[in-house]
Amino acid sequence: MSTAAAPRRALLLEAAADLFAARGYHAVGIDDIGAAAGITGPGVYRHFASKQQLLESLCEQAMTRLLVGAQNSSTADSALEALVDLHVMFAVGERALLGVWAREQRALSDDVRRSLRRRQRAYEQVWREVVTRHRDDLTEPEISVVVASTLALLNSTALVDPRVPPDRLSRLLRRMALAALLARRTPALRP
Amino acid sequence: MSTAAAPRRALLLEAAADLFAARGYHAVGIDDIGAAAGITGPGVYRHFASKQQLLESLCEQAMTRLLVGAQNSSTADSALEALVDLHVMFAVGERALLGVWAREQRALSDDVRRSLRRRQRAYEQVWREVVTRHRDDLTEPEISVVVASTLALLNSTALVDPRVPPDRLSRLLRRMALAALLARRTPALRP
DNA sequence: CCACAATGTGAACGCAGGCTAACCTTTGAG
DNA sequence: CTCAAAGGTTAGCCTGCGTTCACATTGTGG
Repeated sequence: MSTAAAPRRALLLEAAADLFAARGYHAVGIDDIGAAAGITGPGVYRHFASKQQLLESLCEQAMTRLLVGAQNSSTADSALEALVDLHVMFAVGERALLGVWAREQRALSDDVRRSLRRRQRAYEQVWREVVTRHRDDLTEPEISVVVASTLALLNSTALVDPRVPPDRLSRLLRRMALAALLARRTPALRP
Repeated sequence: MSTAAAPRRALLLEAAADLFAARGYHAVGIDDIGAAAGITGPGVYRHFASKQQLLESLCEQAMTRLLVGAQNSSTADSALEALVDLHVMFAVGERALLGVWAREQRALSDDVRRSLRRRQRAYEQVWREVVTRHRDDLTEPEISVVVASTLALLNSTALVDPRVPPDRLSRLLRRMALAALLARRTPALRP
């Protein structure tokens, strides 16, 4: 994997991401995180001030990478495909991290969560603007629903059978996301 | 709302569903649940043996209603639309309950969770069989991914702006889900 | 060789929170 | 009228777990 001679701090972040994604923040103990990184529980406090801060670091990291990527993509020629590809790459390449970002924000303290939510709104705002270019048939709140639901579709990878090869998975998700984003009419059934 | 002179047990289930959906199982205290239903914390134990059992009841209830509905729909003429409509109705009409079912199963004890997962697989199996009729271009594991991702799309309602009117929301979700399920080719962009 | 910073350990502290105990009222059947 | 069952309340027990503390160990610059 990605371990080898990694510095302890990185090991801890990776371990925490996996555990939080699998069991949820509250169900994971400090001892579990330490053990997964090769040390005892209290040793974690040599690298992070608290369990909360570990979650913070993960969420901030995910959010920053998504936001920066989106701002670079949004000016591209086919911005919609670029946004989808960015999020798909993240969903397939960093399942645990994206899963934590999507599902464990609730466990953060109020002020950190607020700050993160603000940046998440900025991220979704980029999506909304790009989607709006393709969907003059929708009102503003409807655009919001379409974006949120599509992101939920993509974020679901953390829950999916990990045996499906990454490139197949990416293509599938990409196609489904674009179809959901651009569905102006209910598609016809042809059984 | 739906309160009035409801029996306490039902009030408790409703309160627990709302709280679990909003904050997550572990972040909700027994006192919170009791208070939301008009009694003190320990009073809850007159109606449920434990906090766990409250979560169990909610998940079982959701699972049963989905599974029964799906088995009735699967023989219908246009079974795919029936399945989508069933899940959409649930997602829009019972946001909290579906949210708990989708996101809080992890907090259950091992054996209850196993039993629930078995029934969830049965539910998804109905979906897979119906989807397979429309998608001869996909392998079996790919069908699984398509089904799981589409369900995640529909389950996302719990996170969506509740001010969007239910019928608009339903139509949007229905269209997106069908588009995602039936997307054989990447749709063309027309900006 | 000596400080001392960095990193880890086992033991213990404190507290939140699930649950139990003891007790009180209301209600309805006999 | 009685008395048991149902359903609430307050006070308190007790376990788990995040965190802190005091103490090794190790490597490094002076």
